[in-house]
Amino acid sequence: MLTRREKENRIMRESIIEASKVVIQEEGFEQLSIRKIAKKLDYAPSIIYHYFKNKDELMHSVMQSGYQKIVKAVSNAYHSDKSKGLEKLQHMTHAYIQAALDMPEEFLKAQLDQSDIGLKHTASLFKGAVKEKPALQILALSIQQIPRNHPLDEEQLELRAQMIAVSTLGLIVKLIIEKNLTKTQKKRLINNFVEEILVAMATI
Amino acid sequence: MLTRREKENRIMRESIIEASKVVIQEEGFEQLSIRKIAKKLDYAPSIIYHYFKNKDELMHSVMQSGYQKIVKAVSNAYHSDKSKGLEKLQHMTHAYIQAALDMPEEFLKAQLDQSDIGLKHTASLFKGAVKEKPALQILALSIQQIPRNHPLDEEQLELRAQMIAVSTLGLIVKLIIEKNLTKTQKKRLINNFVEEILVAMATI
Amino acid sequence: MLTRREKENRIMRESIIEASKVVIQEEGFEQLSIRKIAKKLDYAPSIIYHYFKNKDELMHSVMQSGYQKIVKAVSNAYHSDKSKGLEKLQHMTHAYIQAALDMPEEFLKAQLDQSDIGLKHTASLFKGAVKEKPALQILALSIQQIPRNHPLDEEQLELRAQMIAVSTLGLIVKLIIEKNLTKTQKKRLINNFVEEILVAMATI
Amino acid sequence: MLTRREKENRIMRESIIEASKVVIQEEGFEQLSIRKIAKKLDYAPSIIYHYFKNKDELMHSVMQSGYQKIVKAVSNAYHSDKSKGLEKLQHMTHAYIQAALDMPEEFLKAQLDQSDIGLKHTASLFKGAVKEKPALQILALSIQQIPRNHPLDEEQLELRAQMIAVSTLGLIVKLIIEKNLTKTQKKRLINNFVEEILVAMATI
DNA sequence: TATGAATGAGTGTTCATTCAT
DNA sequence: TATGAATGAACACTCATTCAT
Repeated sequence: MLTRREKENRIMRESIIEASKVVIQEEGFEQLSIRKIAKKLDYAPSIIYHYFKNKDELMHSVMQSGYQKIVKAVSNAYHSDKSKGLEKLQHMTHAYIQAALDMPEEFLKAQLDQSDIGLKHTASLFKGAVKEKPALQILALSIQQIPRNHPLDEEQLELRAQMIAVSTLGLIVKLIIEKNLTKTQKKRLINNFVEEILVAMATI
Repeated sequence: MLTRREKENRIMRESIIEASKVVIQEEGFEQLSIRKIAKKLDYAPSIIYHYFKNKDELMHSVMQSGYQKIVKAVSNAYHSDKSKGLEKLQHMTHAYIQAALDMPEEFLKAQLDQSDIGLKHTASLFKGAVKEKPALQILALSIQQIPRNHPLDEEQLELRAQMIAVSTLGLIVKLIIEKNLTKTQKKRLINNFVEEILVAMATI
Repeated sequence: MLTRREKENRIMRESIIEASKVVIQEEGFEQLSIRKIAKKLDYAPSIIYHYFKNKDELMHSVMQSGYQKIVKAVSNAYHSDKSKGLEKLQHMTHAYIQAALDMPEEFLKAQLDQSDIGLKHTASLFKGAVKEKPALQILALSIQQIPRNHPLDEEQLELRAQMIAVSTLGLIVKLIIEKNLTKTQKKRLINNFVEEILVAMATI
Repeated sequence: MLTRREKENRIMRESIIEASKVVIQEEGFEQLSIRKIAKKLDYAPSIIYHYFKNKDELMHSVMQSGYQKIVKAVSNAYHSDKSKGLEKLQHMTHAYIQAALDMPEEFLKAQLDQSDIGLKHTASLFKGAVKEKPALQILALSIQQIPRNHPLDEEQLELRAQMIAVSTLGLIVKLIIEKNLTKTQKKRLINNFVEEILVAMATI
């Protein structure tokens, strides 16, 4: 049970996080400043220190909030999509890329954060990651469901899932960073990835 | 022929660039400042403007210096390696990954920098990039030399090179970020990428 | 109605402006800097940005504050003085010269400032200036009220007002610059200007 | 007799002064810097300190050099012009205004300089100035030569010369400061001054 | 005579943070 | 709960000047 105080407190925290995201989308992560967040909210900068110890804590909260959105998007795609096998994997990958591109700066910072706390969420290359990381597990499951001449053993399956994950991440990261690409070119790249590369990686 | 003066000038420029790299490794690209570089060198900040017009020019030089290391590594691999076709591509990719992992922070910051000046060096997904970017060109050449049932047209070739580039980048980025991975696991991942994924992407 | 906050804010703004004027008197307009103002007030430089958006806005305010003193003096003379025609113009000119000599350095710097921001206040020679510049308008009005054989058309009137303005300015400037003149000599010069030269310019 | 050394020294001094004037005309007096002068001459900044003790001495020399040009121009006009009386005064005034506008920034600084050394050249309002100041003397002479109903006594003559001098200075100063005036408007103002105002002042 | 290296003080400005109210 | 005043450190950059060579 939350007291009214605690509820209001939570609401305020969320609105600060939301304002931060707006600033990040508008000006990029490096340009984020307490002043700008406060201005966006029409508050004085100092009030933010009531809800967050300092800038670091605020930024950490912003990142967590972003990470959860992505996980939700992929998970949704997996459970709602009715296609099967390779096609399903393609749909999921599309959904993942799209979700990431919808919150580019946030995604980037979350995925590239090197702090221990950040890595707790994003680490996925260690041995046994498939069992610990829901997102990777879903990916492995999808790969497994694709018919294949020589089926993959457990270790090969994990490696394959990890490879697909890093490749997809590489594409997304570059799509975000190279912000001057035309929409057409972006689509061409994504399509080529999903239709050619992903297929090659998943079926070989 | 260089006069003594010119030599000293060059040496000073290099030492400024080196100091910049140290700051970058220690604090990240965004935290790089003229003051910090000067402090590192035990010089007054203003002297840096003797050797570089402004911060932009300095940063440009820092990046080029880092970028060239990578290019050189890949280029060396391309020209010295006596294998052919797929095997050659695999050797090159190994060399690239190795070179990147030898200067992890610098590589990361350079590749993920979103400034215009940074993008000048790293942008590679735009249409026609193969013709402008030497590294991508070498990659495309290598792909082209691999025997294939249905040869790739120019556009497909560029896309393929770009896909391999982003995938490899994705792997490297994650290998750097997830700094707690064991050496064995790193090797396993790299080998899997080069022997399975790269092969799949290059031959399909 | 002003809240206490607003009042204090205003007071601070004014004290910053006053400090600016002191710096200007001591070191000249070009030497005015945010830091010097802050030092004079025993504040940190950054606080000034609480009260003025930037240096330009501050300088604008400083100038307006000085300029208004002059305008007020002349305007007062115009409205309170009960004499008419030429005599009234003479009284006004006297008031103007006096007001200027009461704040010599400030007047000089303001009138001789070549920055765009300075010119916004002092420019008076462009065509149509009479309509835009209150002080010049009052001057033109006064001239117009002097009986004359051949009345001046609009263009001639403006030119006449401008000529009287520049001549008066020339006198004031020299009176300020030649700071070793005796009081007697100053008076003699001013009287001669107002009684002979001004009359000649206004009546011909 | 000058040694070769002294001659070369003089030449270098002059070329530094000339370069300074170019910078002043291009960017204004406040923007004058040792660096910029050196760049203009393709020399290193430090060499300037061989020929001038410091920036102040250099600036002083620049001003003096400018002042002399003006005196020469007016003096030339007086001695070469063959018209008489009012007309001659008008020609001289035109020549003076023109000479000043040909070196605007320099003129301004020289005429408005408040240093004792500057005032030695430009002071002209003290009692008896006509006898000490060649330029003022020429002016007084010209005024005297204009036919007049009630001739001016000595004191009145000096005052009249001084009044004309300050008025003309006022016009010139404003013409220089208001740098956005059109050529047409400038001409209109100058003509009005010479043809109406000057006449009024000189003949009344 | 002339250079380039170097300094230290200065510029306007932005920022995270603290604190009394 | 929320404010605005205030600070001190940092930023990139420019300048006059000195000095060893």
